[in-house]
Amino acid sequence: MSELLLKNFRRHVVLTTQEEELVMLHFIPKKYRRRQYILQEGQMSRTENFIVKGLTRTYEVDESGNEHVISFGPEDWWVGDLYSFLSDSPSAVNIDCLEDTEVLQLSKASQEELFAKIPKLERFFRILIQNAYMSALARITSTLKKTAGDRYDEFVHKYPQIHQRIPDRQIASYLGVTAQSLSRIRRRMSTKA
Amino acid sequence: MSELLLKNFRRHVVLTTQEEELVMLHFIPKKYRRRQYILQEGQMSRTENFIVKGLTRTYEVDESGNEHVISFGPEDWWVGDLYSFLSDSPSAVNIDCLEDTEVLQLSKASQEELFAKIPKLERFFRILIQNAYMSALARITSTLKKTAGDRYDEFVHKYPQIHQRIPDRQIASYLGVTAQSLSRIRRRMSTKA
DNA sequence: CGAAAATTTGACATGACTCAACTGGAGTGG
DNA sequence: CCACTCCAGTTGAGTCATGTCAAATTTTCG
Repeated sequence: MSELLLKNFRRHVVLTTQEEELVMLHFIPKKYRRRQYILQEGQMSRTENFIVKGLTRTYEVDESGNEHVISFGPEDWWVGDLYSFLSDSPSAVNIDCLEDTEVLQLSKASQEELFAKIPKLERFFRILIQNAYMSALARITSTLKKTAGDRYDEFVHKYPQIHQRIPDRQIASYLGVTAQSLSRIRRRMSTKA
Repeated sequence: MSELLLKNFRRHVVLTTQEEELVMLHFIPKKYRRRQYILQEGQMSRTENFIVKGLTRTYEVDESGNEHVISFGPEDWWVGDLYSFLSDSPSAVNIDCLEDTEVLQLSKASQEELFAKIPKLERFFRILIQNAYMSALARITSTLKKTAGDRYDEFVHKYPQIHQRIPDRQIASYLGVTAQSLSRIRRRMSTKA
């Protein structure tokens, strides 16, 4: 369980055994069922959430009521609404579970306490945001440069294990096209490629 | 000149006069002409660039040779290719100037020296990236939720001073549509709104 | 001024969306 | 085991928006 989280930390920072124990004390394990919300629009995002098991989906709803998937969160990923978390303002996003999901939650107070006691953790979270930022930029340029079909391919090859667990309609939403369009795109690609 | 940079720092961090002087010593002023490149695809991005005056444009070129604008950089903004800067790999982006532009450049070595001498600067750059990340996320959701016309409106209202200085064809590229489409969108909007 | 770039417009093809119906599989309850 | 429902996925037909190619016009820049 918690070993996965420690491994995640060790990617960017070296912690002593005592420090690791202190870190773990601040994370609260929580279980969610398939279809259950971790965060709903209008709520405050008061925790950073590390996914131990399962799969989440972060999405927003537009004026017409259509859902738009912002990201997926499989095991070993961090999910949450950073904007709401940092600014203490109500979130505009929903996070729900595509599978039964287990998370480890870190509250803001805990995070600040950990920063005070183990300063190198600030570095860890900085790198986390840095990587998230570069992913976001890569997604923007991918949207500008590539067709929906190419981006579907990209998604499948980038997350080979995960895409099988996500219904195509959710991937379509993530790519910014309708499920019907993606279905037709897939058919065209399977005949040509 | 440098006062603008200090003001930029003061938004997120408090520096003593001595610290401010030390910081300024590490920034190298540089001037570029309109149409001149600050960074070209394939080069290493070895500096963080603070724009003192002028306007830059960061873009990538796809396989068909089409340019796709990733971002604009007016006065008081930071531009560069973070990925190349951090990973010491050749950049995929081009940065050129839409106007004669003056920048203050911070090399990686200088940045690290400053981090060592003034640790709170790490905090400053973390916040910079945090904000950039949230902007990138906002752009992604905007692309998913809104039409090109709405995003044009959004752009114009978000950057009222700047959009007048940017040719519409560049804004079209930033929005992910052709210049012709944006022209038609604008016409439709001016008659309806 | 003269050249280059930006914008607009037209005509046409293409691609995506919408609405709707149908298929097939997973899960449920009798 | 079967009938039923629910949901994801597919397919069809029609509509609309956008891209492409091309040309005319206006603006900007050297």
